[in-house]
Amino acid sequence: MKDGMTIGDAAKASGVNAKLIRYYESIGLIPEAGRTASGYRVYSDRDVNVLRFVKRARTLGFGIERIQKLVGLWQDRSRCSSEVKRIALQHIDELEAKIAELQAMRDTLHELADACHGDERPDCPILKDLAS
Amino acid sequence: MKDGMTIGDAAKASGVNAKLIRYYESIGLIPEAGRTASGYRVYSDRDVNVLRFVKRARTLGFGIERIQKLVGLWQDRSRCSSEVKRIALQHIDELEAKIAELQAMRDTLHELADACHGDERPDCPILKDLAS
DNA sequence: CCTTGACCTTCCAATTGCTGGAAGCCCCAT
DNA sequence: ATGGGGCTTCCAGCAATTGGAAGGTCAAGG
Repeated sequence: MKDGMTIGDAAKASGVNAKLIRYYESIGLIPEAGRTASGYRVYSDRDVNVLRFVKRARTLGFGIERIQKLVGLWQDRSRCSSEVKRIALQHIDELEAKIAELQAMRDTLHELADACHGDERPDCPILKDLAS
Repeated sequence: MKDGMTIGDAAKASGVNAKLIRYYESIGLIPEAGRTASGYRVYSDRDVNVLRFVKRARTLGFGIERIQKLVGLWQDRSRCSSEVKRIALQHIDELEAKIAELQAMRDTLHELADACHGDERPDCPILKDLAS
């Protein structure tokens, strides 16, 4: 089992669902896996490392397209770290924007919920706001 | 034009795209609009108010299903404000969870980016982390 | 040897909330 | 009557999965 796992083994080893591995292949995020004579996909330890990289990047919220670039840079020994950092900073900006958006929602809702009695009476500032 | 706008007018009046109004109708979020003899949808000021309510609720991040409940409660004069508040608090919880998740991503990335020189050299803590 | 069950394969559909396009009808003004 | 808008429907796609169905394969046990 040193080299040449099935997709199930690669899934266990990488933490990426077998179904998801096939999907990543289908969209070109990872290269097409080799096949056995009977058509089973075959994975090496190196492939598993790529899958782990992808999984970690997804955990950090990177989109597929950006992960593709990151994998490319990762495997390019002559890369500039500035290129990687640029992508990371861009992603941070997007995260900040999303966080701010969600916080604004939360803050507004929090105020409305605070003003709402939350009892059996129909009077409700939350609905009043939504209807405004 | 006091009562009986076309979908385009209702879109302008409510701020909800005509396309989106049709979509909302198709998924049952709003009731089916009346029709002219030639098949055009007809909207009243009351319909526009519902659309505005929906739009505001979307702005606060509520999902369609929950908006459906909120619209129902809004139009139910014998509602309990507690019911509305419950939905709002539930949504706040989900927002908090999402915010925390995104903040964790941002914080990790921020640390990594800080540690990254961002120059022409290939050495990169960001990639190192992703590959770990 | 054959069956059983766990794996693998492909393809198709749903999720969430829209957004766009194509084809075709309708309405009003010129 | 002709042009241009706006209206109608349906179909398809976005992101990133997840699920299911139908079928092939492999290893073990009876």
